[in-house]
Amino acid sequence: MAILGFLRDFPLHGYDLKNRVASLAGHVRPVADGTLYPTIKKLEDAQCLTRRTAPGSVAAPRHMLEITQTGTDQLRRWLRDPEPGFITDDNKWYVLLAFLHHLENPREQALVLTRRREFLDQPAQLFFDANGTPIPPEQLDSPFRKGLMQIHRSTNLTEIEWLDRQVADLNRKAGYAVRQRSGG
Amino acid sequence: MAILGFLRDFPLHGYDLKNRVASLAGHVRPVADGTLYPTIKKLEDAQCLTRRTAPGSVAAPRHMLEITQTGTDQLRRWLRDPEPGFITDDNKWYVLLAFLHHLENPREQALVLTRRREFLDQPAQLFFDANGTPIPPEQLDSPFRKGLMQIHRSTNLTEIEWLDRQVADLNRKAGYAVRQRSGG
DNA sequence: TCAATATACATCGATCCCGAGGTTTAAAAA
DNA sequence: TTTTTAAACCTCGGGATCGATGTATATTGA
Repeated sequence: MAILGFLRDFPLHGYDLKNRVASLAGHVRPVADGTLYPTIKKLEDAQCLTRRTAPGSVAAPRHMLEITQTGTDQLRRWLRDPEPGFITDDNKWYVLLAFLHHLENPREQALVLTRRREFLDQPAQLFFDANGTPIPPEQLDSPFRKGLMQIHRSTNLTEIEWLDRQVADLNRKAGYAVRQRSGG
Repeated sequence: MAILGFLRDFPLHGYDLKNRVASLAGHVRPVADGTLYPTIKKLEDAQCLTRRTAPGSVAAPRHMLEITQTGTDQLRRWLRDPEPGFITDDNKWYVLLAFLHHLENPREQALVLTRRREFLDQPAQLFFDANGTPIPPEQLDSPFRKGLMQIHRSTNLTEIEWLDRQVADLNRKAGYAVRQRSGG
């Protein structure tokens, strides 16, 4: 998703792509060569991108990659109907968010944000005693577990507030677009 | 790490472990059977845990798992000197944090928190233009990328504050322990 | 009585991903 | 001039993980 998402902005070569993905997921981990290049090849085989060789600006020749219509469609499908992991895994979610603007319909964007919003609404029960009863944060012995739950709650609230503002914005935009189309 | 970490609290059977790991990493993804059971077997082969069959409370018999001294040592090694991914990947970091109290030396705990603190100090450059120049958040076109960077900054600050408080606490504790031992 | 459900464990093939190694090219440094 | 460094790409082996599938057992409910 990140490959097609970045290529949607402008054509890039593999090495550049690698650095951008690593920076985006920077606080996660860089992507390995052994992951990136086979994935590029797979996307090429699937006609999601085209490749043309260009002289390297400083060294070896590079393969400039360009997204195709098929690739754009694929990207939009991934964004419009993301797999569960992209909603529930913070790392994946942030990657999705970085390219959500490529889904051009504000109503569709709002739908994705709403899925995340609903997920964040679920109360987080992280730790349980020997009987399986959830332990509330203030009863935890470990200060690290306490902090973990505090941080989790606080960052969730921050994101929820942002999500609500965005969804409201997008709905206004979608409503406005409808009124425009229907001549209102 | 999560398996041994949970078993360090009290003995558990595989099914229970599965649910606890899924809840801990709840906002990430549940662990698959095909991952959990082979891992348990590997840990058993490595003498990190022992297994004894007990009648199932409601259904099929269960294998109660208990951590061994070898397992405890292994867990502590992982916690004391975590692989880079455990510092830089939020998901992994939170798992580590959930078990850091099993590293009983406050000085060692503080060292791990400091590694995370140093990592969070690095300024996050997430997006670049076609030339490779970093784009500041206020110049981003996509509201989603803007929000991404805002949320990232805000949650980082929250965690940094907490880390600083903890490290200060732990250092006081460590200092106190030294004074105790030296009869001061 | 029979099916459905939840508990509890296990295996297997496919796939994902990493990391190590290796190649080519051009610029910079020695 | 030779070596080193950095850009740029690629492959291969192996380990981690998933998802599908299968087994056994006890409870619930139709």
